Amino acid sequence: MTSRELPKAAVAVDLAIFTVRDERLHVLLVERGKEPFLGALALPGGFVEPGEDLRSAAARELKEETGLDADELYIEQLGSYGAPGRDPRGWVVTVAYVALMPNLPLPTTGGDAIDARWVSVDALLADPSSPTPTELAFDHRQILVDAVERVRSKLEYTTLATAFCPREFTVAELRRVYEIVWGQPMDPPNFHRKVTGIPGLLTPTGATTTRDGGRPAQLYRQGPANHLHPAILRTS
Amino acid sequence: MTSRELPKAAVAVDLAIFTVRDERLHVLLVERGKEPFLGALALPGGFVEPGEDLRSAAARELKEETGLDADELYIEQLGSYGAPGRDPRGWVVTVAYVALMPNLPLPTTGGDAIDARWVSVDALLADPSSPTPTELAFDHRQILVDAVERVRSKLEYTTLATAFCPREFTVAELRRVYEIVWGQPMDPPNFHRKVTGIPGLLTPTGATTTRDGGRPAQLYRQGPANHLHPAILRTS
DNA sequence: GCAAAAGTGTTCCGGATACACCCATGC
DNA sequence: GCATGGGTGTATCCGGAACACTTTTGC
Repeated sequence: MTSRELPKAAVAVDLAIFTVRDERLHVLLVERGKEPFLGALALPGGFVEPGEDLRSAAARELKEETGLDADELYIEQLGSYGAPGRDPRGWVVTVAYVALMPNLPLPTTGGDAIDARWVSVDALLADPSSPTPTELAFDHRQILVDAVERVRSKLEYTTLATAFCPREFTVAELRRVYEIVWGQPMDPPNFHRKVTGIPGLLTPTGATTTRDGGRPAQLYRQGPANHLHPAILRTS
Repeated sequence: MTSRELPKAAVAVDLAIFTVRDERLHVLLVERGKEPFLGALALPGGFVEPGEDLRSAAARELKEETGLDADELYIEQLGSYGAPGRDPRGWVVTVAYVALMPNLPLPTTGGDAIDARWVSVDALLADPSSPTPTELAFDHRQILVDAVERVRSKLEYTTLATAFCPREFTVAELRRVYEIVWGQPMDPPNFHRKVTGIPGLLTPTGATTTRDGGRPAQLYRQGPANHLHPAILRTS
């Protein structure tokens, strides 16, 4: 069998880039500038080039859409979506990636000026029977639902929550990430004891801050650990 | 943009089909009958047809290789692999799936007679510096490594271990699945108490068996639950 | 002083562990 | 009886949940 006999598909990557801002989990969406789904909101993404690794393609799209380098933030493969008819242009298989970043200004807003915006995940995924449910292009709603669940579950047993925090952060700021992503309050004293007791999660800087009011809080950086022992579990 | 302007790749599915037999975790491998990697062992798989869903393609390959229907066993997407050069025929992106099945005879051995065989995962993934490390075609060794880790971790918080068991099984047989997949012994009394206390995991049949010797053991079927509360955690 | 947020102490409880012990079969 | 594996009882330990309380700042 030679390769020219094989049926072939276009291969795309789509990115679900999350951040926490304004006390809500947000995802980065772009307004499509061309058909199909012209004008609709979509996950940023694009086609993979021949000779390009899937992850490299995701990193390239990330750079194009946000100006950020992939090695500056967390990125992982979510899964592939290839249902027939998911793209009216033909057979397109997309590989979805999840990326997490702190609440930074997006550098490209002054550069390539792609019309990318942060959208609240809660608002976006609220009941589809609402008066004006925001429609996403392609099957991006399903990808987003899967991506959100991936992020929520990964907070349980990995140090991923720190990817939402600035380089130096307090325990309370980390706690708010959990509360916002999971949509449930955490007991501050127990959370503090727990995360400061997980080896490798937090590296103390020695500095303190009062930016959140009240008694000065210790500032930490992300520690060397990638997994949580013990895990931080959702009660639900 | 029209679809004929897009660069295109062949899309394949590969299956890591696991079972537990002879006190070892085994994976189903086929001997390749054509180039590339003629004669080498590989995960069963094949190319996706246009208009075919990825999961359907995986189910079709499963049927072709084992004679089993996908709705008879557990199957889930593992991830996609698209590194340049991973297939010497050209640009091929593969979507890997993981499937789990009890230790059944493979129906096709009398039918299409594809040369599929069960291979011990431990032996296959043993140190690559061994005198005769079994080479797998393409990047199937990496896919297998990822698949094994997926299975191991999923046993912790899902009811997946029952997918390795026959339709009716004892608590001890379920325990042996955990011991074999994780490679660590479990305390029989505590394991028994734990799994019989997890709601929805086990449905008693009322029947007993002495097939494992000793006192008759209760026989169970898989219960309605998909997730374990509480989880069964590896100690390592 | 007062409010607010950080952080500590303490109690309670459920689940995990370790292991002694009993049960029901085949031989 | 004896061996074998199934299953129960029980004491202990550890981590999580709840919440009272102290600390340190801004105002």
